Amino acid sequence: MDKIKVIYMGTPEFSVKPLEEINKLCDVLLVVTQPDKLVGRKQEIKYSPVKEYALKNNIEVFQPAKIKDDYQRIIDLKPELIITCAYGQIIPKAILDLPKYKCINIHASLLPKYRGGAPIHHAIINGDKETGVTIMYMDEKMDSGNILYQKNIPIEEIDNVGTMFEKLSVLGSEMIKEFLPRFISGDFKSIKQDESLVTYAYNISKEDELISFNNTTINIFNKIRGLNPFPVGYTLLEGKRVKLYSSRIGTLNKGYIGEIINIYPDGLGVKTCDGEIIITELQFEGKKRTSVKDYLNGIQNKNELLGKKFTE
RNA sequence: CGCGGGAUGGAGCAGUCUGGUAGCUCGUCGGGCUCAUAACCCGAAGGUCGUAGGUUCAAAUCCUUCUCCCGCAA
Repeated sequence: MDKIKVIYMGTPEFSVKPLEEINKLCDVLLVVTQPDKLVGRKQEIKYSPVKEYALKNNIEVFQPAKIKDDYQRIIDLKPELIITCAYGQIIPKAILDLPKYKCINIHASLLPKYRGGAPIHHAIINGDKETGVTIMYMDEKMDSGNILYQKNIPIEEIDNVGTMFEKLSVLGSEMIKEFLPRFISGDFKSIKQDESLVTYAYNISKEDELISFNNTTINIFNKIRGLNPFPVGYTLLEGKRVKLYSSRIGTLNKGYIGEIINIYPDGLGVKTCDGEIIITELQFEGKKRTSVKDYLNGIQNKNELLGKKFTE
């Protein structure tokens, strides 16, 4: 039996593993990904991870600035199925019904929860105990199509966005492997999403990255790991910007909110509105990311840190 | 030329302004103490001070070049 003709649309690292599986099972005619971006201080051209994979595997790449207006190439290739996964643009209605097997999407949440661009971040920031991957049909709206297949996975306390990205990416590729052959043979029924349970996970904004200590310890703990390793939350210590990478929950309860109330061998205890959060990994302006243990090694008089305050 | 910070033993830093035998905390290795230890005590190894050049009797330190790293902004 001939492999079916697929067009894959995706952009970040997360989308690469599912593409690997699809590339084994299907004939990938084309990979659609976001345009190359100039990145960093030197404004170097950076290819998306999906583009890197496509180039290595001799798959054609298409990078429309606005797929809304520029999709004739997709129509011309006559795909039998279009699969998207964190592509980053809304797919125009005109191609949704084009392929024989329609358009399906791989989304990193348990839909209808967390429709939108940052489902993994929001699941962790909200302190959820589990999340998952959903494969569903696409329709005109964002992540609102009927659900075909869904699997969940626990979020452990030690997890952050990085570890969950990895786990969910693996889960997504495993699901695709199981799903596609049966889907093509017509073995899957779709279920409508329950609109009353819909929540949204919008992309993280600059304001979201600011971590305030005027919050509960558990919320701060979840926010720090929910922004690590990207985009990383920050706060200010005496006017200097400090990125916070990881923390653990403390037990002290004294001092003013945002004040450094204790110094541990591996962390800085900071007063929150209901207790203490212990910062264990951070990064100052112009410095590299370091553990607080290393940071403290470079400080002659550690006690001078006590009483300093993190501000917003 | 978008703005700014930085490069010193394996890690994090001080020393640079006011040139003159390279230092601190930690780690590593060896020894000791201890029922025991991530704790404590003693000792050791480990650095062409990012690169290239200049000034000087003498440069981590002053001048110039280049490279790399990082924060912001895009």
